[in-house]
Amino acid sequence: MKEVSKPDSQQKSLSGVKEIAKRANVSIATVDRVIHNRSGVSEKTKARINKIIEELDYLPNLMASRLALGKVTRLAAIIPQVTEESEFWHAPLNGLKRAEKEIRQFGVRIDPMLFDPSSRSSFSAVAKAAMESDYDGVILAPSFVEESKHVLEKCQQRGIPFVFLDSNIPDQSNLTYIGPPYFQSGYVAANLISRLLRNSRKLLVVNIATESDSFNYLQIENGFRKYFRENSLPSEITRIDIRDTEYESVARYLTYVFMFHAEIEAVFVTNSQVSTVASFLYNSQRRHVSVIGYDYTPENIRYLKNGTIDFLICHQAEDQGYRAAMSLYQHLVLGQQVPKEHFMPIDIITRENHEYYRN
Amino acid sequence: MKEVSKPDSQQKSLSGVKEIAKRANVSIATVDRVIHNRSGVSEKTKARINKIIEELDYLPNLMASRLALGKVTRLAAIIPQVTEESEFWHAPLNGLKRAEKEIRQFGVRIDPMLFDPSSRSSFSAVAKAAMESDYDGVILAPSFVEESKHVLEKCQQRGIPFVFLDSNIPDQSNLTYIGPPYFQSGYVAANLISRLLRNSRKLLVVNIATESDSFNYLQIENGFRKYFRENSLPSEITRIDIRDTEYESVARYLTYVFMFHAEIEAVFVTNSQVSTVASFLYNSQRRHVSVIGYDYTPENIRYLKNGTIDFLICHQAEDQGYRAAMSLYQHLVLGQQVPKEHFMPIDIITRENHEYYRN
DNA sequence: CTGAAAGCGCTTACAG
DNA sequence: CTGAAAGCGCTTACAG
Repeated sequence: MKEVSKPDSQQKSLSGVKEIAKRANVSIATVDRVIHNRSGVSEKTKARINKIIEELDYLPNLMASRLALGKVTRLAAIIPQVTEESEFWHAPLNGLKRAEKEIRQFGVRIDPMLFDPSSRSSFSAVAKAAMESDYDGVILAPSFVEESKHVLEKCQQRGIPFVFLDSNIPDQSNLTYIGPPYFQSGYVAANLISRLLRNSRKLLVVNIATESDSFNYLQIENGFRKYFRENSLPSEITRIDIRDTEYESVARYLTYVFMFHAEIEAVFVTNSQVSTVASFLYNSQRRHVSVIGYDYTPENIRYLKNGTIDFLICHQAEDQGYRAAMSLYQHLVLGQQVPKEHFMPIDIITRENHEYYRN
Repeated sequence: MKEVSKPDSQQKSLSGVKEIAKRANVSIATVDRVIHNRSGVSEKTKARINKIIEELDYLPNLMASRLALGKVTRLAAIIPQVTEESEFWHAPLNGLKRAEKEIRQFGVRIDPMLFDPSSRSSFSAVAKAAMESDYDGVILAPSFVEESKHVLEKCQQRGIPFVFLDSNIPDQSNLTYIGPPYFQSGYVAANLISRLLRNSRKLLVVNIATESDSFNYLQIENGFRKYFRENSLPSEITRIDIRDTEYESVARYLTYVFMFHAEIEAVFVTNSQVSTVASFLYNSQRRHVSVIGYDYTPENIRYLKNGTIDFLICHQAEDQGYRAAMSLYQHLVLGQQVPKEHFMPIDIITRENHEYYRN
């Protein structure tokens, strides 16, 4: 297998393409063609070159490649804007920015395109704008399912890869899903809440959301119920839906519920709106009621710190944004394989450990 | 402020150094000298160039720079080898490998240099070897304090930056510390265990370790005790030290302890040896005793799954290795500022959420 | 104190 | 189907 090296003026092993070119007795242009599977190379030389690439275990120098290409890869991130009720999205946006900082040296740019999460039409408008601007990759929080499918069809047609962030639409040809394992997350919530039940074993599940379609909370609730079923825990679960995030509305609903179910010991809020519920309980002197909810938002942390909220479950929101961007980078720039789903861990945050949590 | 652009043949804005050179009426070599603060430039032109750099908000192209330099940056990672009793180190090693994969395209290489964590002399030998090989940066798990100080003195003399991994030595001129906030971690452990106490409120703290100096467990215990003090919880804390990690020895000790303290309700093991204790409790049919300990090792997960261990506290061991390497990369290659300490989050792992944990 | 020129490894018109 | 040459932005001897 050892080859006899021709007496060369320079013993120094040439680098990548040059070395390959020399060994194959072709020019580096031809080598380049083979490496990138471009047409215009005879099968014979192609095979020869590929064999040498194998032998040399050649990996192209990414820096040199990007430098020569001088190409800019543009990613659109279609996610909710940060408002009082969507504080959650602060973190993924930061993650996207962190990713951009890291990969902009490779010519990757990320444009956040923010929509109003309580408005279907706003989503459509933003998505349309994104499609018109011809991005190389798309990151999408598919809050509105039908509207999302529209966008994604276009992406598919044009061969633009897209990734789902924080919420999934099954059976789409997305590059990957970056987000929580919602079902199991609800299961964890149930386990935590069951640790807090004492006497009546009555608990309340609250879903607070406006317009979005996102069925995350359904999965959460399924996981939640599964836990109680599996462990055959004698508990009474009341469940309410509130289609309004305003404090006044929520308080009205809850007052009503507690009127009829005064013995409720614990409340599970299926999303980041938990601070509104905590606020109600705090204001109405119901300090004995345990509370579990989602996400590391300033308001939630406030009520975690003052003891109203017992546990927050978090899914590393910042990292979700970061990884969504990095997945596209891996795919588009590095040409690497990306796993079809990347589930975030289910983190349990308490008053004691929240200080060191990196959301 | 607007400058009148001279009528140029090419309107195209030149890139980085060239553009600066043109504006300053010097060659790019001079610009390069200024950028890197190398000597041999008159104060006058230096000032002129610096001003232009400011104006242009110039950031050097890292890819081009590394490509031209062709330099390899070598990092030594002096950490414990992975044995049955130091399974923990599997994860940081993986993190180091992940980091290398990411930054080897910038010419960074990482050599793991593994020592036997139960042997002071092994540590010394490995550290010595590392010093002889003249690395550009050092990652160190300072299991043995005095011996570590030796190494670090040499690093300082030669201006080689070093970072502490998983355990800290205060007052050293380390670039950064990557590891858990041990004190607060003990505090969290106390909170968790207090949730598990029922009647006797007697609990046992066990430290199992062989030769290493690492005083992590002292901090952990301090945090642990602080919690009980602060919350004035009426509890009886027994504490034992076992200087041997073998199952037989541990079992002997524990048998003895439980003889005199049969009412112990919960055990807190201050490190990853918790599976040994869990094994003892499991084997001796003490399934009612709650157990808390550290780290996501296969053995620990086994006992978490079968319900013997109630909580594992983990500090993202894989990420610790990754971040240690990335800190040196940021410092040596990117010339960026690195925070003096990077504390890992205190993660609470249960039977319900362990499956999605990324250690 | 300063500059012209070659080179890092890859890519891309362009010419054949 | 193939190659020579220029260029990406930065660095580095070398010469002055």
